[in-house]
Amino acid sequence: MGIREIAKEAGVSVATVSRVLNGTKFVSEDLKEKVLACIQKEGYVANHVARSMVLKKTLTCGLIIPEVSELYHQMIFSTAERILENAGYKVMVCRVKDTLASVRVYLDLLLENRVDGILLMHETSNPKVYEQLKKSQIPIILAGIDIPGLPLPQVRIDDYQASYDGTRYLLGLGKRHIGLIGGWGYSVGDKRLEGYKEALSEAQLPFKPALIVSGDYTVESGKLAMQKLIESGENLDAVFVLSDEMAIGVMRAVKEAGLSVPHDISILGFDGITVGKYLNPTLATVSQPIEEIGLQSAEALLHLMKGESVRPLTLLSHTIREGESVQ
Amino acid sequence: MGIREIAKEAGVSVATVSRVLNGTKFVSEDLKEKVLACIQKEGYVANHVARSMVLKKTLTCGLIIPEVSELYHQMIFSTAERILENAGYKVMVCRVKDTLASVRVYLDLLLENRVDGILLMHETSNPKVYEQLKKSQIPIILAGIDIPGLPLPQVRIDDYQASYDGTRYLLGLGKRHIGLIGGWGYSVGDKRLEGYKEALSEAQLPFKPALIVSGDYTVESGKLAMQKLIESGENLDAVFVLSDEMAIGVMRAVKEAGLSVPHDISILGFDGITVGKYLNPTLATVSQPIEEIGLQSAEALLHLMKGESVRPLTLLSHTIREGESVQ
DNA sequence: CTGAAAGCGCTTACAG
DNA sequence: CTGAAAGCGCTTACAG
Repeated sequence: MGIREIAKEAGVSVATVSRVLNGTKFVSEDLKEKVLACIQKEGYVANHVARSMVLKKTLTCGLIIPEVSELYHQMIFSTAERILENAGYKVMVCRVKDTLASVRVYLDLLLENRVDGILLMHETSNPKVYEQLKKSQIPIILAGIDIPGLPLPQVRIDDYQASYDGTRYLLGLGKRHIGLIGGWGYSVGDKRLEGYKEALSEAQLPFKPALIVSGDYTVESGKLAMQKLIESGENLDAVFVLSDEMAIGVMRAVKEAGLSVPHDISILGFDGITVGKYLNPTLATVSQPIEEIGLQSAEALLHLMKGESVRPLTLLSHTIREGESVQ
Repeated sequence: MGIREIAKEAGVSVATVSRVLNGTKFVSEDLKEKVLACIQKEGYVANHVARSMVLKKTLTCGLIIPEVSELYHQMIFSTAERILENAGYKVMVCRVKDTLASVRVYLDLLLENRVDGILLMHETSNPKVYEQLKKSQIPIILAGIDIPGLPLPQVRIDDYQASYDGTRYLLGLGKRHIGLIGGWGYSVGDKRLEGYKEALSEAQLPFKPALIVSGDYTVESGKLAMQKLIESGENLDAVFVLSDEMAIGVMRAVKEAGLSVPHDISILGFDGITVGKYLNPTLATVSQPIEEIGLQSAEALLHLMKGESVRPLTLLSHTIREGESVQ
């Protein structure tokens, strides 16, 4: 049941059917009606695969999203998907576990399927992938991340500054023994570590490696990291946790250790996911403009796909969201 | 840069290139090597759009997922996507806001794009959509939901029984004034309401409409519903909340009202999302085998797409997960 | 084992 | 305003 059958039944050419289907050219009312009637009657559904082939565009975007900080990424994804969809694009999702090889696999997948553009939310440290990315002419936007050395447009906050500000916020509250829980080896995490160090150093406070614990941005890893920190016996009056999801685990660990947030220890998160406002205590956090990141990165991708150029870096501003978890 | 160019460059026919690309037939070693070398050299990427057209299958599945109970649906989605992807399928995601029309729009979209199958996680009450669904021969699995009157294979729990068991659990703890927060108008919610009623009735307890408040399965709606319940001044010793996400909002509302969970009021959630275990207090809940739902529904879809038949109903079992939110 | 050719279901210059 | 025909980039009987 293709356009040909519809054409035959309506007594017109396939060109005419195509035209009424797409509104690409004027078709006289009576022919249009006949065609529409046949389409209705036969329950004809246009084949966008065939159309994509001749048009050389699929109206589909690829989204590469890591399987961590789900709540945070999910929110960017939702917003971006909405924008893209309103613009007539479908979305193909690739959720990536954190292995170097996999991003490449997904990239190949998306390329083979001729997506019109890609929203990349997952950093990779595999230089081979970079090569491929540089070569391919496909529009790509980095959302929320930075890949140093890859000249692709980015929409994100200034992670160094945000972390610096977060640390200063805790210092301003009189905290002097600030633990840090995060994940290293990615530009985002590493920048945040630097911001933390800088703020400490400015405050003439020593940087104590024992106060730095790594997690993988899951709730459970936050809990484990905090347990480690507590067991270390280090003096601690606050912990800066580089994702709200980990912070949830951190607060649980504090509770299970018989301590109280914020009485015994203040907790400052990072990201600003919705659920933070509903926790007990509510989570203070360095809040990213998550929806704005989703929106702007999707719009940038839309521009790129239209052949327009976009600024290489869109820096959005973070805020400190207060909450009961610090005092 | 198509298969034709590669063929010319390697001095073979397009058929041969296609064969080495897909391994569909034996090709002599030397030809294979030549072809592979050219592919490598030219950075050729196969065009799956063209391939889909001739094969009449896209190796793509559609996922229709509601924009509520994100944490719950997200978990089904993750699992299902992993299974599907391992089987070589791509996933096209459609997130649906709760309007009657929209499911139809997405269904059309997926049909136009010739996905090989659909995982439907969103109920609709629009009978027109049902008609279309019945007519289309495309494999569809309902994951976590029931659409009465639509003979499509389902993978889910027994919501009536689960709600009944949850209510009995609270009754067993000595609760006699059990509020209920949920969303009605969908088979899942309505069944849970029935289970609650049945358990009360068995316990010779009156059903009090004033204790029933509706929410839309978002955190915020849970909070609002609980505020309403508290303001109503009704006697209340427990609240059964029909989604963990709403329960998070509920616990917040209790806290803000100056009351304590579980001392003043016990809270029992529904779903069993991961984060519930990390809340303070940890959330007791009627736990669905979420990953199992994702896994089994994806596998069922895989079977359907292979032309095999699947059982009309796969009923998975729920459990009561204990937590500090009840006493 | 390999190739020439038809065909998948559309869109769109090009004529009329 | 409408139609005949070429072509998008593949796969796969069908011959050889």
